[in-house]
Amino acid sequence: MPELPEVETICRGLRQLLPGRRITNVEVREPRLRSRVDGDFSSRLLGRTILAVGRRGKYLLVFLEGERVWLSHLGMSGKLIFVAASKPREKHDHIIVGLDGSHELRYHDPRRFGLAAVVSHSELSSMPQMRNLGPDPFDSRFNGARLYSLARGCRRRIRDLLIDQRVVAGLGNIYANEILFRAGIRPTTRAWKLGRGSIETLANRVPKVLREAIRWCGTSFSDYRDAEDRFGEFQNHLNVYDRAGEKCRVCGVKIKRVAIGNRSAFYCPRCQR
DNA sequence: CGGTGGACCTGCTGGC
DNA sequence: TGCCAGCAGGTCCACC
Repeated sequence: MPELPEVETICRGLRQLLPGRRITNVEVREPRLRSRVDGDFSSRLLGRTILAVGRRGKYLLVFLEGERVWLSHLGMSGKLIFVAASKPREKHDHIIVGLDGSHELRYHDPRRFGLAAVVSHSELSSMPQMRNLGPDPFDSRFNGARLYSLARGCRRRIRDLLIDQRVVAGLGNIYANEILFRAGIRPTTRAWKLGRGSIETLANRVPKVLREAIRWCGTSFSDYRDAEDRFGEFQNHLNVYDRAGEKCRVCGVKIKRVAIGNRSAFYCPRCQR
Protein backbone atom coordinates (compact mmCIF):
# COMPACT_ATOMS: atom_id res chain seq x y z
CA MET A 1 0.00 0.00 0.00
CA PRO A 2 1.82 2.95 1.28
CA GLU A 3 4.62 4.34 -0.79
CA LEU A 4 6.16 7.74 -0.22
CA PRO A 5 3.14 9.89 -1.24
CA GLU A 6 0.82 7.96 1.05
CA VAL A 7 3.20 8.10 4.02
CA GLU A 8 3.85 11.80 3.35
CA THR A 9 0.09 12.47 3.29
CA ILE A 10 -0.35 10.68 6.61
CA CYS A 11 2.66 12.52 8.00
CA ARG A 12 1.24 15.93 7.04
CA GLY A 13 -2.12 15.00 8.54
CA LEU A 14 -0.66 13.80 11.81
CA ARG A 15 1.55 16.88 12.02
CA GLN A 16 -1.62 18.98 12.35
CA LEU A 17 -3.08 16.66 14.99
CA LEU A 18 -0.41 15.19 17.25
CA PRO A 19 2.23 17.65 18.48
CA GLY A 20 1.55 18.74 22.04
CA ARG A 21 -0.67 15.76 22.86
CA ARG A 22 0.27 13.38 25.64
CA ILE A 23 0.09 9.60 25.33
CA THR A 24 -2.19 8.49 28.15
CA ASN A 25 -2.79 4.87 27.22
CA VAL A 26 -1.23 2.20 25.00
CA GLU A 27 -2.80 -1.12 24.11
CA VAL A 28 -1.05 -3.68 21.94
CA ARG A 29 -3.83 -6.09 21.03
CA GLU A 30 -1.84 -8.05 18.44
CA PRO A 31 1.95 -7.94 18.72
CA ARG A 32 2.59 -10.30 15.80
CA LEU A 33 3.48 -7.86 13.07
CA ARG A 34 6.26 -8.58 10.57
CA SER A 35 8.49 -8.81 13.59
CA ARG A 36 6.98 -9.04 17.06
CA VAL A 37 6.16 -5.72 18.74
CA ASP A 38 8.67 -5.35 21.57
CA GLY A 39 7.46 -5.87 25.13
CA ASP A 40 8.74 -2.40 26.01
CA PHE A 41 6.75 -0.69 23.26
CA SER A 42 3.92 0.43 25.55
CA SER A 43 6.04 1.54 28.50
CA ARG A 44 8.33 3.56 26.23
CA LEU A 45 5.34 5.53 24.87
CA LEU A 46 3.24 5.92 27.98
CA GLY A 47 3.12 9.40 29.52
CA ARG A 48 5.24 11.02 26.80
CA THR A 49 4.27 14.15 24.93
CA ILE A 50 4.50 14.15 21.14
CA LEU A 51 6.82 16.83 19.78
CA ALA A 52 6.85 16.36 16.00
CA VAL A 53 6.04 14.03 13.12
CA GLY A 54 8.39 13.17 10.25
CA ARG A 55 9.07 10.71 7.45
CA ARG A 56 12.10 8.89 6.08
CA GLY A 57 11.37 6.93 2.90
CA LYS A 58 8.26 4.88 3.71
CA TYR A 59 8.90 5.09 7.46
CA LEU A 60 6.82 7.40 9.63
CA LEU A 61 8.60 8.94 12.62
CA VAL A 62 6.78 10.28 15.67
CA PHE A 63 9.23 12.22 17.84
CA LEU A 64 8.60 12.17 21.60
CA GLU A 65 10.06 13.91 24.59
CA GLY A 66 13.06 12.15 26.06
CA GLU A 67 14.89 11.63 22.74
CA ARG A 68 12.58 8.84 21.69
CA VAL A 69 11.03 8.03 18.34
CA TRP A 70 8.04 5.89 17.53
CA LEU A 71 9.02 4.28 14.23
CA SER A 72 6.23 2.97 12.04
CA HIS A 73 6.15 1.20 8.68
CA LEU A 74 2.76 0.37 7.23
CA GLY A 75 3.81 -2.67 5.18
CA MET A 76 1.25 -3.49 2.49
CA SER A 77 -2.05 -2.92 4.28
CA GLY A 78 -1.31 -0.70 7.28
CA LYS A 79 -3.30 2.38 8.28
CA LEU A 80 -2.55 4.86 11.03
CA ILE A 81 -5.69 6.72 11.87
CA PHE A 82 -6.56 9.48 14.33
CA VAL A 83 -10.11 9.03 15.65
CA ALA A 84 -12.37 9.92 18.55
CA ALA A 85 -11.83 7.42 21.36
CA SER A 86 -15.54 6.63 21.30
CA LYS A 87 -15.44 5.27 17.75
CA PRO A 88 -15.96 1.48 17.74
CA ARG A 89 -12.81 -0.54 17.17
CA GLU A 90 -12.48 -2.76 14.16
CA LYS A 91 -10.98 -6.11 13.35
CA HIS A 92 -7.20 -5.74 12.77
CA ASP A 93 -6.89 -2.63 14.96
CA HIS A 94 -3.65 -4.01 16.42
CA ILE A 95 -2.29 -1.05 18.36
CA ILE A 96 -4.31 1.64 20.14
CA VAL A 97 -2.54 4.74 21.40
CA GLY A 98 -4.74 6.91 23.64
CA LEU A 99 -4.13 10.69 23.48
CA ASP A 100 -5.31 13.00 26.26
CA GLY A 101 -8.32 10.74 26.84
CA SER A 102 -10.39 12.09 23.95
CA HIS A 103 -8.73 10.72 20.83
CA GLU A 104 -6.82 7.65 19.73
CA LEU A 105 -4.27 6.82 17.11
CA ARG A 106 -5.04 3.33 15.79
CA TYR A 107 -2.68 1.09 13.87
CA HIS A 108 -4.77 -1.18 11.65
CA ASP A 109 -3.09 -3.81 9.46
CA PRO A 110 -4.87 -6.91 8.11
CA ARG A 111 -1.77 -8.49 6.60
CA ARG A 112 0.51 -7.61 9.54
CA PHE A 113 3.53 -6.78 7.38
CA GLY A 114 4.13 -3.54 9.24
CA LEU A 115 6.64 -2.43 11.86
CA ALA A 116 6.09 -0.66 15.18
CA ALA A 117 8.95 0.17 17.53
CA VAL A 118 10.02 2.86 19.97
CA VAL A 119 13.75 3.62 19.95
CA SER A 120 16.13 6.34 21.09
CA HIS A 121 17.46 8.83 18.56
CA SER A 122 20.84 7.13 18.57
CA GLU A 123 19.32 3.67 18.12
CA LEU A 124 17.27 4.98 15.21
CA SER A 125 20.27 6.24 13.28
CA SER A 126 22.13 2.96 13.76
CA MET A 127 19.23 0.73 12.65
CA PRO A 128 19.91 -1.09 9.37
CA GLN A 129 16.43 -0.09 8.15
CA MET A 130 17.52 3.56 8.31
CA ARG A 131 21.21 3.14 7.44
CA ASN A 132 20.47 1.25 4.23
CA LEU A 133 18.03 3.84 2.90
CA GLY A 134 19.13 5.85 -0.10
CA PRO A 135 18.48 9.59 -0.38
CA ASP A 136 14.98 11.00 -0.29
CA PRO A 137 13.73 11.64 -3.86
CA PHE A 138 13.39 15.35 -3.07
CA ASP A 139 16.98 15.54 -1.83
CA SER A 140 19.50 16.98 -4.31
CA ARG A 141 21.69 13.93 -3.57
CA PHE A 142 19.22 11.94 -5.63
CA ASN A 143 19.91 12.98 -9.23
CA GLY A 144 20.76 11.68 -12.68
CA ALA A 145 24.43 11.26 -11.85
CA ARG A 146 23.66 9.02 -8.88
CA LEU A 147 21.12 6.96 -10.78
CA TYR A 148 23.46 6.60 -13.75
CA SER A 149 26.33 5.41 -11.58
CA LEU A 150 24.06 2.76 -10.04
CA ALA A 151 22.53 1.71 -13.36
CA ARG A 152 25.88 1.33 -15.15
CA GLY A 153 26.82 -2.33 -15.21
CA CYS A 154 23.61 -3.26 -13.36
CA ARG A 155 21.94 -6.31 -14.89
CA ARG A 156 18.63 -5.86 -13.10
CA ARG A 157 15.51 -4.50 -14.72
CA ILE A 158 15.01 -0.77 -14.24
CA ARG A 159 11.71 -1.27 -12.33
CA ASP A 160 13.58 -3.36 -9.76
CA LEU A 161 16.34 -0.76 -9.45
CA LEU A 162 13.79 1.99 -8.78
CA ILE A 163 12.03 0.11 -5.98
CA ASP A 164 15.34 -0.78 -4.31
CA GLN A 165 15.23 1.43 -1.19
CA ARG A 166 19.04 1.77 -1.23
CA VAL A 167 18.85 3.58 -4.58
CA VAL A 168 16.16 6.09 -3.59
CA ALA A 169 13.94 5.90 -0.50
CA GLY A 170 10.19 5.68 -0.92
CA LEU A 171 9.34 4.24 -4.34
CA GLY A 172 7.16 1.14 -4.60
CA ASN A 173 5.52 -0.70 -7.46
CA ILE A 174 2.80 1.85 -8.27
CA TYR A 175 5.05 4.89 -8.54
CA ALA A 176 7.96 3.05 -10.16
CA ASN A 177 5.59 2.05 -12.97
CA GLU A 178 4.08 5.53 -13.25
CA ILE A 179 7.50 7.19 -13.29
CA LEU A 180 8.71 4.83 -16.05
CA PHE A 181 5.65 5.72 -18.11
CA ARG A 182 6.44 9.43 -17.78
CA ALA A 183 10.03 8.74 -18.80
CA GLY A 184 8.99 6.64 -21.83
CA ILE A 185 10.97 3.62 -20.59
CA ARG A 186 9.68 0.04 -20.32
CA PRO A 187 9.90 -1.41 -16.81
CA THR A 188 11.52 -4.57 -18.19
CA THR A 189 14.52 -2.70 -19.67
CA ARG A 190 17.85 -3.79 -18.20
CA ALA A 191 19.30 -0.86 -16.26
CA TRP A 192 22.71 -0.97 -18.00
CA LYS A 193 21.08 -0.50 -21.40
CA LEU A 194 19.84 2.99 -20.55
CA GLY A 195 21.98 5.89 -21.73
CA ARG A 196 22.81 9.01 -19.79
CA GLY A 197 19.97 10.97 -21.43
CA SER A 198 17.30 8.41 -20.56
CA ILE A 199 18.57 8.15 -17.00
CA GLU A 200 18.52 11.95 -16.63
CA THR A 201 14.90 12.04 -17.83
CA LEU A 202 14.03 9.21 -15.48
CA ALA A 203 15.66 10.82 -12.43
CA ASN A 204 13.88 14.06 -13.29
CA ARG A 205 10.46 12.36 -13.39
CA VAL A 206 10.86 10.79 -9.93
CA PRO A 207 10.14 13.89 -7.79
CA LYS A 208 7.67 15.22 -10.39
CA VAL A 209 5.37 12.20 -10.20
CA LEU A 210 5.69 11.95 -6.42
CA ARG A 211 4.82 15.63 -5.90
CA GLU A 212 1.79 15.23 -8.11
CA ALA A 213 0.67 12.14 -6.16
CA ILE A 214 1.13 14.04 -2.87
CA ARG A 215 -1.05 16.85 -4.25
CA TRP A 216 -3.79 14.23 -4.76
CA CYS A 217 -3.18 12.84 -1.26
CA GLY A 218 -1.88 9.48 -2.50
CA THR A 219 -3.38 6.43 -4.20
CA SER A 220 -6.29 4.60 -2.53
CA PHE A 221 -5.95 1.43 -4.57
CA SER A 222 -7.78 -0.53 -1.88
CA ASP A 223 -6.62 -0.19 1.73
CA TYR A 224 -4.90 3.17 1.89
CA ARG A 225 -6.51 6.00 3.85
CA ASP A 226 -5.02 9.20 5.25
CA ALA A 227 -4.60 10.08 8.94
CA GLU A 228 -8.30 10.86 9.20
CA ASP A 229 -9.46 7.79 7.26
CA ARG A 230 -10.11 9.63 4.00
CA PHE A 231 -9.39 8.30 0.53
CA GLY A 232 -6.57 9.55 -1.68
CA GLU A 233 -7.38 10.56 -5.26
CA PHE A 234 -4.34 9.67 -7.33
CA GLN A 235 -5.82 6.30 -8.43
CA ASN A 236 -7.96 8.41 -10.80
CA HIS A 237 -4.81 9.78 -12.44
CA LEU A 238 -2.76 6.60 -12.89
CA ASN A 239 -1.51 6.08 -16.42
CA VAL A 240 -0.47 2.42 -16.26
CA TYR A 241 -0.62 0.80 -12.83
CA ASP A 242 -3.51 -1.70 -12.62
CA ARG A 243 -4.75 -0.56 -16.05
CA ALA A 244 -3.92 -3.71 -18.08
CA GLY A 245 -6.19 -3.92 -21.13
CA GLU A 246 -7.36 -0.32 -20.77
CA LYS A 247 -6.47 2.39 -23.27
CA CYS A 248 -3.38 4.52 -22.80
CA ARG A 249 -4.54 8.03 -21.87
CA VAL A 250 -1.95 9.47 -24.26
CA CYS A 251 -2.04 7.26 -27.39
CA GLY A 252 -5.02 4.95 -26.95
CA VAL A 253 -3.08 1.67 -27.26
CA LYS A 254 -3.90 -1.06 -24.72
CA ILE A 255 -1.79 -1.08 -21.55
CA LYS A 256 0.13 -4.32 -21.00
CA ARG A 257 0.85 -6.25 -17.83
CA VAL A 258 3.96 -8.40 -17.45
CA ALA A 259 5.44 -10.20 -14.48
CA ILE A 260 8.89 -9.16 -13.28
CA GLY A 261 9.80 -11.69 -10.65
CA ASN A 262 6.69 -12.20 -8.56
CA ARG A 263 5.32 -8.74 -9.15
CA SER A 264 3.36 -7.09 -11.92
CA ALA A 265 4.69 -4.34 -14.13
CA PHE A 266 2.52 -2.22 -16.44
CA TYR A 267 3.44 -0.22 -19.52
CA CYS A 268 2.15 1.30 -22.73
CA PRO A 269 3.77 -0.54 -25.65
CA ARG A 270 3.67 2.60 -27.82
CA CYS A 271 4.66 5.34 -25.35
CA GLN A 272 7.38 3.26 -23.68
CA ARG A 273 10.25 1.89 -25.75
C1' DC B 1 29.26 -9.85 -4.50
C1' DG B 2 24.86 -9.34 -7.43
C1' DG B 3 20.60 -11.19 -8.59
C1' DT B 4 16.44 -14.11 -8.05
C1' DG B 5 12.67 -16.53 -5.80
C1' DG B 6 10.11 -17.58 -1.99
C1' DA B 7 8.19 -16.64 2.67
C1' DC B 8 5.61 -13.88 5.59
C1' DC B 9 -0.11 -12.69 6.20
C1' DT B 10 -5.28 -11.78 5.18
C1' DG B 11 -8.75 -10.69 1.99
C1' DC B 12 -10.76 -10.19 -2.36
C1' DT B 13 -11.92 -11.65 -7.11
C1' DG B 14 -12.81 -14.63 -10.87
C1' DG B 15 -13.29 -19.22 -12.83
C1' DC B 16 -15.47 -23.56 -12.47
C1' DT C 1 -23.58 -21.34 -3.43
C1' DG C 2 -18.86 -23.12 -2.46
C1' DC C 3 -14.14 -24.00 -3.35
C1' DC C 4 -9.71 -22.99 -5.03
C1' DA C 5 -6.09 -20.47 -7.43
C1' DG C 6 -4.10 -16.25 -8.06
C1' DC C 7 -3.20 -11.70 -6.87
C1' DA C 8 -2.29 -7.38 -3.84
C1' DG C 9 0.89 -1.11 -2.40
C1' DG C 10 6.78 -4.38 1.11
C1' DT C 11 10.72 -6.37 3.14
C1' DC C 12 13.96 -9.82 4.26
C1' DC C 13 16.52 -14.05 3.85
C1' DA C 14 18.33 -18.19 1.66
C1' DC C 15 20.38 -19.72 -2.23
C1' DC C 16 22.89 -19.73 -6.78
